Amino acid sequence: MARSSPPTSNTPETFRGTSKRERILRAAIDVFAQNGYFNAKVSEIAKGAGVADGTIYLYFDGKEDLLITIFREHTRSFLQSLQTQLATVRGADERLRVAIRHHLETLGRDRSLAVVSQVELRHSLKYMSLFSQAEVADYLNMLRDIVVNGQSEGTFRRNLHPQLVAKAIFGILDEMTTSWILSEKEYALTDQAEQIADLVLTGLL
Amino acid sequence: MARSSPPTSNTPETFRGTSKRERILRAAIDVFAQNGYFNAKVSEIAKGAGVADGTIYLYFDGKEDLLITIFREHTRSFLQSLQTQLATVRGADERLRVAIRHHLETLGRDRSLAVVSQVELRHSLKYMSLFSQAEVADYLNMLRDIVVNGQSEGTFRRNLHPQLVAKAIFGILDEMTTSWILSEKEYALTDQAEQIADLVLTGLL
Amino acid sequence: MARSSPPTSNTPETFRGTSKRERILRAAIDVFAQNGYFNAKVSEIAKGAGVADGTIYLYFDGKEDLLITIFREHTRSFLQSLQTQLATVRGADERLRVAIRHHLETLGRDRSLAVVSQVELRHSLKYMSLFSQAEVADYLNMLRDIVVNGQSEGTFRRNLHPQLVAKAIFGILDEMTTSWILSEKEYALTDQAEQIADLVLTGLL
Amino acid sequence: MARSSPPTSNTPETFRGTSKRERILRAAIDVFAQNGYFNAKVSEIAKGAGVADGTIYLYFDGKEDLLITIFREHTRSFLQSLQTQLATVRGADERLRVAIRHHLETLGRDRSLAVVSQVELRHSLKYMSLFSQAEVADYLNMLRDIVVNGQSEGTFRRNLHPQLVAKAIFGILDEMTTSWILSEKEYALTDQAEQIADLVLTGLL
DNA sequence: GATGAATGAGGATTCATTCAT
DNA sequence: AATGAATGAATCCTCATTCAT
Repeated sequence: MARSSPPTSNTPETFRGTSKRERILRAAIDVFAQNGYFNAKVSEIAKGAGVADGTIYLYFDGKEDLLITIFREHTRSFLQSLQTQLATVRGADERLRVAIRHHLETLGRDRSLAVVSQVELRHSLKYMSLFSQAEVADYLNMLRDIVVNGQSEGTFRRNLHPQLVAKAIFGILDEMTTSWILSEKEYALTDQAEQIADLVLTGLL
Repeated sequence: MARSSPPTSNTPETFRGTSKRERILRAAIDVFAQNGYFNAKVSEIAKGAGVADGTIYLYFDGKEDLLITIFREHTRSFLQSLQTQLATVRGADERLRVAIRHHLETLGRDRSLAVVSQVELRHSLKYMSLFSQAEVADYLNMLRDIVVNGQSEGTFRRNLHPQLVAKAIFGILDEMTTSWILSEKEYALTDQAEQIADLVLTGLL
Repeated sequence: MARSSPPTSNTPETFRGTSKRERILRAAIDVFAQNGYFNAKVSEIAKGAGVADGTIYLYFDGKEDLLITIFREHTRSFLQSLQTQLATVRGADERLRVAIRHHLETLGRDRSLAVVSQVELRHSLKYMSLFSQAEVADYLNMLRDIVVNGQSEGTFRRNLHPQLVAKAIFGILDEMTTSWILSEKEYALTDQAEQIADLVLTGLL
Repeated sequence: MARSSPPTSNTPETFRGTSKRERILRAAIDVFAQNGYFNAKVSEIAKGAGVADGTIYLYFDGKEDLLITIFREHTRSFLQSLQTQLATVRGADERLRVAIRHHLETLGRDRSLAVVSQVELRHSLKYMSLFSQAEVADYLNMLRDIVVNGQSEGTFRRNLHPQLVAKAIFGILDEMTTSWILSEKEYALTDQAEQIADLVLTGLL
């Protein structure tokens, strides 16, 4: 059932330089962000991608598969680039700053994607479970590892539960992103990276 | 249009000791939590409340009104009890602890309600905007005021933006709640209150 | 089943001087005329009559019975007054003028009633059959008798089928009434009586 | 919004030699005539047309659009054929006979269509207004013009208001048609054409 | 007689998905 | 591979009617 991969085609269909599959995913992100997953019509996505309704089913298993694929692919690429960036940095506190910045930069770059990520992917318990068990867990583990390492190397206090700290950081970043999406003011999400890192590292006192 | 009030009736209908209106709301919370808002059937809610389908429309304007009402009433009561509790406490750090504890206790008490709050109420941008502008904004303001006061009285550092700190705290609590809902392990949400307060107040370093 | 008669009551309930039964019928005429039979709500009629919804069912068998009763009672009274008027007149042509005038006067006096008569009573074949077999048939017979008498007494030509002439006259009056209802101009329906009589009696040539 | 046109298809779908659109309209006429507009179920129409329920919505905007389309298309074609026939005839009286015959022939040919035309299209003031302002007005104008011409050429008396005569003729034809629909006897509607023309032209005297 | 809260049957419409071309 | 016409399941809500008070 779960397909989410292109039909064998070496004819790189182009439409502003992207493959049909890409165009469909992009259109899905935009339509989901615009109308919400449940109110999004497959035919709208097809129109946005410049393909026939039926064509979507050659590349994806259906509406739900679109949402899952969007999530999977973006999270995967997010985690990879995060890993790459972390590999170049020493020191738990600096690594934390990098992670924070990376989160805000990535989501702050594409509002529609952020909307899908912050809103649409969370429309049901089923979805949240699904995601929190896989990719999100990986992300939380990466954050937790930073904390664990910080504690080992003596940079961070040892009396905080690393898993809890990881969730806390994720929660902060998540809320900042959601708040940014909902804000009527235009501002760069990344600008908050330093204050957040400062708060997490030093605390209020 | 928005009704959300009972037909004039002073016959306190009972069914496990609650009015029809209460029973409908309770059933709605459970069904929304179980199936998600979009997949919840009004007829299921009616069955759960032990009333006819049409009866729901005597008390509410429709499915959407149920969701909105659940949110409104619970947030209102949440904010009131928070205010009451804060009134008895001096010291910004202690007030913060109270707020954190109150948040976790309230949501940790009723899993279905927490699911509705964490998941169903966020199923679309429209909803999130709606809510974040009203009651949620009030809540954030209360948190922010604690920070502002803490800074005035010298308890808290002055180089953190209070609004950002408020959002960060909300984000942490929010994530803890969501994580608790999704967890397969059984644990008391409140147990995390101290660690969270500790992190926020003292930081990682 | 078919009730359409008041519950035994000698307490002449008053509301602007009319009995509950009258008020309900009047409200029904107005609401039917305003919204059409199918879109008319029984609760609207009740409100218009100043009674509770359920009260209507003490006097009538239901929504349909209201419509039927309106028709029956008004047609009956119409036919009676027509008979009374005809009794005083001699000469087929003069009797015809009287009938024409009476039709236009009666309907031209109460627009809501006219709307119910011209529009709502004709919303289905079933209704039209029902009515055309009873009261409407009586009316057509009265018109036909005028023609027959006119032919017997030598006033009218004999080579026209009386039944057809009766229907034709009815058709003309009916169309004039409908046209009057739909007209945006304000004019007295009765004003057309002479022209109509002239046309029917003398013809176009 | 108002669609009433086929999805682009040049595959002339056949089912007893007619397109889907035609079959739907035909089924609608029959079902409306059988049960009345309000009691007609869209699913019945679909079944009658041999298509799925949803297919109707590819060709029409809904139940109401079906009724309107039936009216529009049949009236249009009626008016065109009338015009064609009138073009070949001289003399106001003869033209009038042609119009009368055409009206009765057209409706007398298809009982279901006549039922829809005489009954269902008149189920509410709104509809009657709608129709009486457009196509019906055109028809009345054609009849009026015949009268006006007859008066100009000296064939018809000048002391009758042409508009009133037009309405009267329409009323007669309308009533004859309704009466024919409701009649339990089988007879050809057209057979009454001569008597009607005779009455209108010569009058009763 | 009067009330009006409660009932629950009933149906138009949408839209994800299929499949013949 | 691509199309898009066709499908038909699925559900919210209305409102005539009932009946306990």
